[in-house]
Amino acid sequence: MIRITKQTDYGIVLLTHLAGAPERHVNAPELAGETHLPLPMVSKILKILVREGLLASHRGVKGGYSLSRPPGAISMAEVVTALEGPIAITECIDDNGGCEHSTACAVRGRWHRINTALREALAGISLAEMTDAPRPEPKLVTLGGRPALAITA
Amino acid sequence: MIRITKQTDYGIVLLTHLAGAPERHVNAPELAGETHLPLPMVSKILKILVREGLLASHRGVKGGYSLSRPPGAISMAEVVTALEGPIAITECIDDNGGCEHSTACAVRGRWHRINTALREALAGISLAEMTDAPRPEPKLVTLGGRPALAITA
DNA sequence: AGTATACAGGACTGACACGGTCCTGATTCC
DNA sequence: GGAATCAGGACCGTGTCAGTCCTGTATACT
Ligand code: FES
Ligand code: FES
Repeated sequence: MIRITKQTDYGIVLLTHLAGAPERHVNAPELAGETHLPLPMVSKILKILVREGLLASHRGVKGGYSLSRPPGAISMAEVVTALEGPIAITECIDDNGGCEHSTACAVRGRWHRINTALREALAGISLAEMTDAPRPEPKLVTLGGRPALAITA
Repeated sequence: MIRITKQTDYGIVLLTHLAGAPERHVNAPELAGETHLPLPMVSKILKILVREGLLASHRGVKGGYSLSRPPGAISMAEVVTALEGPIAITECIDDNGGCEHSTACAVRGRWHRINTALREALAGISLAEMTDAPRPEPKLVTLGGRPALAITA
């Protein structure tokens, strides 16, 4: 199914929620309550996001978390990378020789086209864009038509 | 890591291999040998691809598999869909109400932007493009630059 | 100073999907 | 008729993921 993990899913929900009211310190239980996500999971994810530099934390009483940067300056690619590691749909990251089949593989090196396509897709969406909900969903289902994507390489 | 399953990985290798010499009937053991993949897995995957209409099979002695269409007319999106089901990076396919958190979820409906971006990326690459290796890899690593992807909706 | 609050960083566990194997039919060519 | 080959399952071990919990450390308030 090419799924992201629930960690990442939750992480994005949390970040999106925080993006709605930046400059506000929120603690873990509060955040869990507002997003209806299990507290331990929320806590775990927040710690990761702090370590990866996407969130700033403040300890002690009245402590909490807040975005380390404005929502517009955080891309989905960063978020996913922080929570899942390098963005690559296949085993063979890049065109290095880390793959066991490398010598005999027909698609060797071809894959990163798809990988970069995905990377760029994620890099093109900022956290802010996940929050603002002005447009009323202009019927965007267009699968099957000519792809609007120009893969440079 | 946002990985595709090995099934799909193998499947693409197999299809790519077949695309190299279309109009040729190849049987499973032969194909497994040429791609250096485990035979039972190859067999399993080939069956799926036949059922999904991407391959044509021919039984009996001198039987085998061949592409059902020219390589240029098969997109990666089809292949992945055949082997993994609907292409969606998240649980909540489309904007239906199939999600448990739907009512309280901040990113509700936002996700399919990313989903469609991925879909279009995969739809834009044909099987033929995975095979022909004329260009010598024009240094395509450009992550970090302005995304070249225009998400229409 | 002392205490309550909240983050930091792990270790730990059950459930489940995935990778891989194998067996029993159906179909075609020689 | 017999051999080769595909068709369609059932089956199982393993690894990863979702989720929990425990111990330590830093901060604010009294
Ligand atoms: S499977 Fe790794 S190089 Fe092809
Ligand atoms: S998690 Fe399903 S709608 Fe948001």
